[in-house]
Amino acid sequence: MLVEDQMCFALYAASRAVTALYRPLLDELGLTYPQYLVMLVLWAEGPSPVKDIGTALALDYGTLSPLLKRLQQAGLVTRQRRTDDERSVLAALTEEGEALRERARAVPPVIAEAMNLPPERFDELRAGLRQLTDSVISHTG
Amino acid sequence: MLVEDQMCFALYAASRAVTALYRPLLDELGLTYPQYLVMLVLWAEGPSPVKDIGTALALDYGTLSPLLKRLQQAGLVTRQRRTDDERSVLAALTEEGEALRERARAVPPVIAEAMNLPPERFDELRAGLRQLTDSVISHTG
DNA sequence: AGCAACTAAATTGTGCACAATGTAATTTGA
DNA sequence: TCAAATTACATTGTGCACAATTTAGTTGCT
Repeated sequence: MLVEDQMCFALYAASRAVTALYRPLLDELGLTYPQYLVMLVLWAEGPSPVKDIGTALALDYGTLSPLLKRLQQAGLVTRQRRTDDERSVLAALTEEGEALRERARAVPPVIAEAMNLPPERFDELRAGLRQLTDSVISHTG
Repeated sequence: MLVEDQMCFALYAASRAVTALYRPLLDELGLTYPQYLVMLVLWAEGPSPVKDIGTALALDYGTLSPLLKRLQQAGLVTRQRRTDDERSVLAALTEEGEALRERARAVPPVIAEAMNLPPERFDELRAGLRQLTDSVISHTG
């Protein structure tokens, strides 16, 4: 296997391994990993147009529309058209969705502990991933 | 606690960005990214039991069974039960599958160029991803 | 005013990922 | 020896990702 493929596979494998690490923790919250990312956006930003959630997570409507419907079905978010621009749908947390934030605080420490990287290695890796993402996206776009 | 600051999102975003980078190149070969990974295994290892492909890529039968059927449908691989152990299915390249290897050689240089990382940063990042994957898997398993 | 261009979402279809379940073949151990 | 456990694989169902198409609403231009 060629070196370039080793990098892409390392990335692919790491991403799936980390998602698998989250899974049992998020199961207890009734969330999938992408749903957790959407909740992170809503916890941080408050009520947000679907468009903005898509920009924050680099996900399109084909992914977000059904995902938000499932979060609504679970009673965690509401979706309503803006009155000032009826093209736009505003996603907002319900009380239950807000409340879930407290239980979700238990998640990051478990993840950080399992990653088992010294802080400087952690920052270095994250910075490398950002640079890689930026290079690749600028080459694509 | 912004989403962008978290390692998990950096990993998730990088993985999707790199897959998106491969997509137009692999489209010309008639392959998806996971199919390309399976072909890399077969090009490197020759005829392989589905089990071994799964071990190499950390993918289960639920992913590999239909994926291999599609590769077979595309005329790139054959699948046949072993005579000595009929539980096992051996995946092998057709001539067309072997021939695709030559066209696939054009892919890695384009990817490497787009990643735009100096060799030592490249190696460092790959090593970091491996360590992260190992830590996380050992914590899971 | 009126029409083209643009925008935000939703929908449809394909292909992963992965859990859970089922099945047939093989190995094991009392 | 033969029932129990194990192994390799297939299938079903859920939920992403993402391309392509469609719909409804808004803005821009003349």
